[in-house]
Amino acid sequence: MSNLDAAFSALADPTRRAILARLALGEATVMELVEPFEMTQPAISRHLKVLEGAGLILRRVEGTKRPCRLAPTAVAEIDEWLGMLRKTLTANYNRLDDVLAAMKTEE
Amino acid sequence: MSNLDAAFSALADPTRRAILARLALGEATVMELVEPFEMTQPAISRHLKVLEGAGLILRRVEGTKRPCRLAPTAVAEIDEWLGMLRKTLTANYNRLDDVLAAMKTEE
DNA sequence: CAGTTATATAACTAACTTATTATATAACCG
DNA sequence: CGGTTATATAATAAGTTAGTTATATAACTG
Repeated sequence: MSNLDAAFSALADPTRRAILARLALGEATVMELVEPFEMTQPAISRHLKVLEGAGLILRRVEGTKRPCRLAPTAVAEIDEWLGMLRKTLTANYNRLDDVLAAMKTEE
Repeated sequence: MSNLDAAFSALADPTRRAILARLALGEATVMELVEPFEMTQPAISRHLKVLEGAGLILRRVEGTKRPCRLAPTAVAEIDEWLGMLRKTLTANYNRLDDVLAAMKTEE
């Protein structure tokens, strides 16, 4: 599975996006991440594994705890790929602008 | 399923990303999209349905053909969500810069 | 109109995902 | 040391996905 596969597929799950949103506020342990969800600890542990595998989060070992935080390079690769689409879409918008401009001129 | 669920989950498949990349070059019919892949036409038709459902592509009817193109608003919503992470990650980078700066001062 | 082309849909299968419960491991606390 | 806390792993059930083949539909073409 490519990194992009893993990253996009990790982001496809709302629980995982919520975890990332929580981590955007700062580091959190597994139990801290379990708390806000109506879901068991093993389920969250698995989501964390998926996020880690996708390179979206990092974990430290701190005694019996495993605090998680966002991976600094997380968004870069995704952005790079989206940039390819963005470029075209912007071009399309511009073309649309041209059309609209032409219509205005014709008025 | 939220739009973001659908969008990210559509992007998680490499065939679908390849289709989007192809459409970034311009409109294409279903058979034109089938051609470069080692996959049957029904399989591609399904991928197109997923992409359409996620709001990533649009289709016209043109006689017996159904040309596809990128949806202009495709990337916007995704970007909006990623922006949330980007913000934090930038902040983290800045904090790292601070640390590095501090280390340098101590030398 | 008959045949062909473009596309969609259905039925099915294999593989993967997500959640659960039960259990293991390992560090911490008194 | 013994109990508790934090986390991971395994087994399993349910649901979803992605592909296949076979077939339907509908528009073009001679």
